Parts: sequence; structure tokens; C-alpha cells
Amino acid sequence: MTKVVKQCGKIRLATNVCDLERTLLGGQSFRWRKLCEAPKPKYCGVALDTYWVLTPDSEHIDYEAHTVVPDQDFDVQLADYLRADFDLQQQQALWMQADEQFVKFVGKPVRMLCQQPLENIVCFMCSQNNNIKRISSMIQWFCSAYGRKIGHFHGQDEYTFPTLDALSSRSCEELDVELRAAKFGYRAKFIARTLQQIVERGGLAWFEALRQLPYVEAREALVQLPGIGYKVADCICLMSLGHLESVPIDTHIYKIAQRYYMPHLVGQKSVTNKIYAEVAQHFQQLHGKYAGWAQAVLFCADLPQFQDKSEKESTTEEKEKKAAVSKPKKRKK
DNA sequence: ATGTGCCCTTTGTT
DNA sequence: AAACAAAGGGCAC
Repeated sequence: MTKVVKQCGKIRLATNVCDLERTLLGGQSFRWRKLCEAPKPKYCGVALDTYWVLTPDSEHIDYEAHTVVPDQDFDVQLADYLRADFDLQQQQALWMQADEQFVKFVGKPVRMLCQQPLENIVCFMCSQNNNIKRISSMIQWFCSAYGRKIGHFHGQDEYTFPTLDALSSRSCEELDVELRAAKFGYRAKFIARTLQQIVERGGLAWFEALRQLPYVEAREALVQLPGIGYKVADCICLMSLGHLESVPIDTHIYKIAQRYYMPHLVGQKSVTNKIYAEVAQHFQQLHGKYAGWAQAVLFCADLPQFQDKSEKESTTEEKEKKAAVSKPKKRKK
């Protein structure tokens, strides 16, 4: 195995503009976990071929980086990954100015990660009819099967996300069979075929072309791939192609839209393409060119795992809804 | 052109 | 215990 380089450092990114809990564990990436809570919260995971341990300080994020790819500027990589240059406070002020509902959702500062397209595509193809926990375990399996081992840290082996070359060493059929055996279900064939088509379109160079294209055109190109509809295409545009105006409408955002923004949609239970377009356009007009980032703020505020128990009236409705469906826990057998 | 079952698998509820 | 719905959708009809 090649030598693993370890390096420590820090980047300037204050905790009041970056909440790692929501940013890393909120469903953008499926590669991070919380290492510990005390004495300081630490988060670890693999991104950009490097295993990171991140510890937020008041004005900085301290990092530990382990990688098999030498000669990297970790400061630049991490700052880029967290979009450290983006002025979130200024943007949130603008969003609140344009959207009187927005103040209800502004809580801990959520950042939009800048991810890698290939990983992003595979992860969100796995996301359909699925939940964060299982998506994470599927991706972990995927990386251990086809990725490169970085090392053993904090009780588990860590792997890079596989390269297109490594994945292409198998035929479309072989990959389909292996993914099915690994419980990817009907997503197996989608993933196998889409990976093949990405190679046919030029691989990483194709991603770069999509990045340069206008948002709408990049999106149309993505939905040509099997297993990628508008929702997943929007996630990819937003999270790894730099099209921050893209607003993915998932079931959570749709419920928020119904309740707080578009009451006329109450009763419309399925998100048809037409309704999808209507909701996306609404948020784009309301939140402007970084509408996708604003969507992430709404999304994280709505996630059950991040609901602040000691809230005010804004989430009363939410609490009532939860209370109505929650039951006393079952006793163990 | 727009709207409804079915799809793999896991988990939690009736 | 067995059936059923839902979990951050997409596709064929």
C-alpha cells in the first residue's frame, strides 16, 4: 500500500457561519459521521480522496487530513469544499428581506458543500425511495468494494470514492449483478448503465462541460441518463456542478411549500412534473440566484433530527403533527 | 401532455 | 404473525 500522509491545519470559518452538524450530516453527503461530542465535537469522513477529522473552534475549523494523494493544499481543498468564501450571513439577510417566511427557518448556519460529481451522482441515485441511514451504508459498501483504502481510523477502514476507471474495469452487466447482490435493488441497473454512459460522454471532462453550461442545459443533459429524473439532476447541479440556483424538490421541501408558501397545493399529494416545476420556480423567484442554498436551509430546519426542542411558535404546528403520529415505545420482547 | 402503479429493500406500524 | 406504508424518485404505461 502506498504511504499515507498526515497533516494538520486550520481554515478561517467561524462557527456562527458554519454548523458542521447540519452541513455534514444533513443529507448532502453520506460520507461523514460524528466522532465524538465532548470535550469538543469532532466530525470525520472522506471527501476529495482524503480522510478528515474536523474540529470547529470559534473562528476556525481545525483539521487533520490523511491522504494517499500527496502534494495537496489541504487549506484550499477544505475551504473550497465548505465554500468558505460564501458570505452566508449576508445572503440570509437578503433571503429574509425577500421572504417573510424565511425567518422561521433560519437557525444554525447550514453550508452548501462543493462535492465531486461522480460521488454525488451515485449517492443520489441511491437516494430514491430510501433513507439517510441506508444510503450511507450502501455508499460505504460501494467504496470498500471499488475504492482505494486510505487506512484504518477510529475503528474502521476508510476508502476513497472509486474512480471512473476503477468502475469501468467491470462491464455494465457485472456491475449490475454485483450491486444487486449488495442489495441495491432496482437501482443497480440504473447505476451500472449511467456509469457506462458517463464514460461514453467523456467522463470527468463531461462533468466539466456541464459545469460550464447554463443550469437548465446541464439539467436536461443529466436527465437523459437512466435513473436520473429532475429531482436527482437538480441535486447534482446544486451540489457538485456549481449551479446554485437549482432547487431540488423532494418530499420534505414539498411539504414545506404546501404549508408555508403555496397553500393552493394542499390536497395535491403527488409531485407531478408540472407541480415540481411550479414549486421550483416559486423558490427560484423568491430566493434568487442562490435559491438552492436557501432550499438547504429550509430542508435542514425541517429534518426531525435537527428540530430544536425548545422552540417558539414557529414549529408548534410541526410538534402537533409529530405528537399525533408518535406512539409510546414498544417494550422489548 | 399530464397523471397513476410498480419497482428493491429495510424499518417501523397496524 | 402477517400485511402494510413510507423512506429525500424514476419509469413505463
